Amino acid sequence: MINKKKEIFVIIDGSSYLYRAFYALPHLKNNNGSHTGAIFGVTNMINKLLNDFSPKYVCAVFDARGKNFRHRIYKEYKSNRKSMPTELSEQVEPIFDFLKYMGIKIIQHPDVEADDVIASLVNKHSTNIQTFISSGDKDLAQLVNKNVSLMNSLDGKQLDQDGVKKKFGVAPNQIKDYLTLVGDSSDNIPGVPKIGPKTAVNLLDKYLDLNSILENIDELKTNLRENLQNSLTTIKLAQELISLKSDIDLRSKIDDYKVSTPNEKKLSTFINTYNLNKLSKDLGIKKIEKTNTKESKYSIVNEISELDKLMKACSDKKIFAFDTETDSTDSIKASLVGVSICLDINTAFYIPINHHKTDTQVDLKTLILKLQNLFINKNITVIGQNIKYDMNVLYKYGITMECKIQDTMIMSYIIDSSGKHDLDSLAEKHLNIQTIKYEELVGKGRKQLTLSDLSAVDVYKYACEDADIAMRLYHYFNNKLENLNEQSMLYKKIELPLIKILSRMELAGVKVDNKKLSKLSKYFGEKIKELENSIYKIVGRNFNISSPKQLQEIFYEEMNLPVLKKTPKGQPSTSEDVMIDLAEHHEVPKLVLEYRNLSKLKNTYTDKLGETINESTRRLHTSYNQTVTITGRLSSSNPNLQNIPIKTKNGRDIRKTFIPEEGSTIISADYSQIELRVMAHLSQDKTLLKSFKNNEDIHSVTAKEIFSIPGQPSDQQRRVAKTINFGLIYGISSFGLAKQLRIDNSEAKEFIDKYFLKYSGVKEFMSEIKKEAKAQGYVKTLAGRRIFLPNITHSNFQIRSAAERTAINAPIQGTAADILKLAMIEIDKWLINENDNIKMLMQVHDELVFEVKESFVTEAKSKINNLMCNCSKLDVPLVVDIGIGDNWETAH
DNA sequence: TATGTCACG
DNA sequence: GACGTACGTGACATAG
Repeated sequence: MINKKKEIFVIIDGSSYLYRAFYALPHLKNNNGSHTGAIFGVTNMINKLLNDFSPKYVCAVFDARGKNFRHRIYKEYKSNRKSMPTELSEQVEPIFDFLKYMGIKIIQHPDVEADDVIASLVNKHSTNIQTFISSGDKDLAQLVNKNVSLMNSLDGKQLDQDGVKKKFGVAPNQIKDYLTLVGDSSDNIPGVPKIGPKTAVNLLDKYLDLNSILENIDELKTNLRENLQNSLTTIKLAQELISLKSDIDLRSKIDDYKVSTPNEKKLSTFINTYNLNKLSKDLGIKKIEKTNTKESKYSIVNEISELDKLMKACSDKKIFAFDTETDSTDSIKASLVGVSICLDINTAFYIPINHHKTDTQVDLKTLILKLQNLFINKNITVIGQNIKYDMNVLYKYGITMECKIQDTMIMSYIIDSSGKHDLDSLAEKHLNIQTIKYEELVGKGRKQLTLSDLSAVDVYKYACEDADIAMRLYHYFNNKLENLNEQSMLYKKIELPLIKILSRMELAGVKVDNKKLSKLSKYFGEKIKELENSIYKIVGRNFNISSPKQLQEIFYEEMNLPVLKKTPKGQPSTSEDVMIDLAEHHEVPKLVLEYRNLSKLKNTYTDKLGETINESTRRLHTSYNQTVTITGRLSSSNPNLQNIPIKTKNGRDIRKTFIPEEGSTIISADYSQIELRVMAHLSQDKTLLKSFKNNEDIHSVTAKEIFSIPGQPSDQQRRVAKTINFGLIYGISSFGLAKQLRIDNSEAKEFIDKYFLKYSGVKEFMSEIKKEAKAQGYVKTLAGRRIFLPNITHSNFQIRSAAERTAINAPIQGTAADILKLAMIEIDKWLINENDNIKMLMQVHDELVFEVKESFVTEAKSKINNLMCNCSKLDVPLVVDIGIGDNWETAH
């Protein structure tokens, strides 16, 4: 019974709680699809605990990440345990947050286990305080004494000294010896052979402790005696492992564990995020209102005097959030409809400029002059969500942002590159605010309006909210980044400077020869028609060759070709690699391949690129997305200029339509083998380092190594080596390599084994990086970019394996991306002063494309080469191939 | 809107 | 011993 007069100290065995809640409850999910079962369980268990005991002191103890001293003593320790399933590990952080919000202190101590910390806490604090250990782990029964009880975390049953004796047959202080004799299969600790619970209890009952048993070993029956005598080393080891370390210096006073006042606001957000209705009721905390418009002060600025006041406030304040409203998602085409500004959280202004239905709005020219004036000031900072978009829009009006910038979208990406980074998602995720959605205003589909069709009164809340949210997110992320030194540098030194560079590239655009594109379209069209006719003739009827479904019927039902591969949905596949094999059986697959090849080129490129040319600039403008890939690469869209064909003759003809302006030349500069060089640097493999330092042909060297030949490898051997080298970067498997090379699985395996034998540094690197990913939950690039891999401990083999391959690939691909970005920054610093002599137009992962005045080509070539080779220092040289030409194809 | 396919690094 | 199988993108056509 609880002695009400005494103060109560409750020690929560957090690690035990996690597992118990996780396995005891069904796999619940919240609205977003995150797992919440353990969160639900643990939060309710803790809440019940607090209600039942009203303890003055509480703390929650968790195992620290990584190995502890027991693993050093015995490397098999807990080796039978699987690592924590992802479905659970993703719930750990939220549970920590909950404890913090409840005012409960969390203890994690490196190199020891939670049990040791609990033993030390009991040892230090329980002499005068009634203490309860809440856990599901029976081992902790050894800590029970007159002041300390063990409590089952699920049913609340308590074990005092008598209870322990009743349950285990031995007293608390005998538990240690009991476990030593019996062993502990769950921790993979061996016991003495033939001694089970019964024998152990009998022995301890008679001799009280293990030492006395051993001292009187001669009194025992022969079998028992021999077993004990043969197990002396095991016993010693088990004793060491089972004993709890109770003298850890926790540097704390009991007052440190005093429960502090719960943070109701945070709890409310927490309850909302994880749909914890029961907890909400139990704690008496209401779910918070989703919109914040009640307290916010949003207003329209439509008079010059007010605008002047606002502009003055902006330059006085020196930092504010800014957002443009326009009539198009294409920043190059877009016209301004209005702008919004937020100076302080909750206070924002909307300046309408082009609402057809609004009669009072300030004059466009006036606003532009004032904005020009504001943004030219290098002392102010403008915060935006995807500010590159606003930059591009304003450029058309002659406004350039000379000021400092901040971008919340990119901050979010730097902190965690996976997931969404749009304003609405960020507001919901981090601020728990449901924003007004764009589609709620303008509708969707065919009848969608543009913002200029609406009145300023209809738009201002939405617009002001965008700026307000950007401001809030900025503070939120800024706070987070303060604790992330490397990531802050990455943001400040790489991603932020890159914004303006990408903006300039997008605005510059690239010239394409539209006439030539049309000619190609026509030519491809004729070829396609011919192929169609041939196919119809052989098959005997007309059908849609572009339909995989109809093609399946023809191939596998009518022609009875063998099914070599299935799609993820279980349909027989008609993909390229399958059809290459099928082409041996029949001529139709070959024709279909040609048909597909040409349709792809026509539909995606020759027909489409011409339509995308901007009417006023007569050039093609892509958008570079800085927050899409998980590895740190850029991506390009509308149109995608990073996948312009190059591999086939027809494809190269398309590339030839990318041309320079009259009097200029295209320069293309691409890094040679950048990913393999990065792998050499990261792995420090001696052979790889040497090859690159001596500027050898890397694939030939690999061929020589794996085929053990002294001289030049054959083309075939070099091809195999090249495929292996690429495979390595992707986290090679023998199956994948076999498929790629069209060879036997066993043969592929031999190649890989041979490779790792010769390149042991690479092998080492791969296992180390996987280990690192498991230990930390993320991997890192050279510039400190983090790539989180939540699935690295997933219980499903397939999912886990995929994460392991990403763990290998991401640092390589990501580091290469870092290097490209650095090169762009260095090059931009130089070319910004060269006016119209040179423009950077495109980035294609390992290649930069420039448009250069003919008179400037020689100088530009050497400067570009220089800057790209020296922008980043690896332990191998960076090599750049530079070409010039009157189109992109010849320059490459 | 999901699926299959294919263009690039 | 068996899981199924190379990493990262964007855009198109089809089909429900």
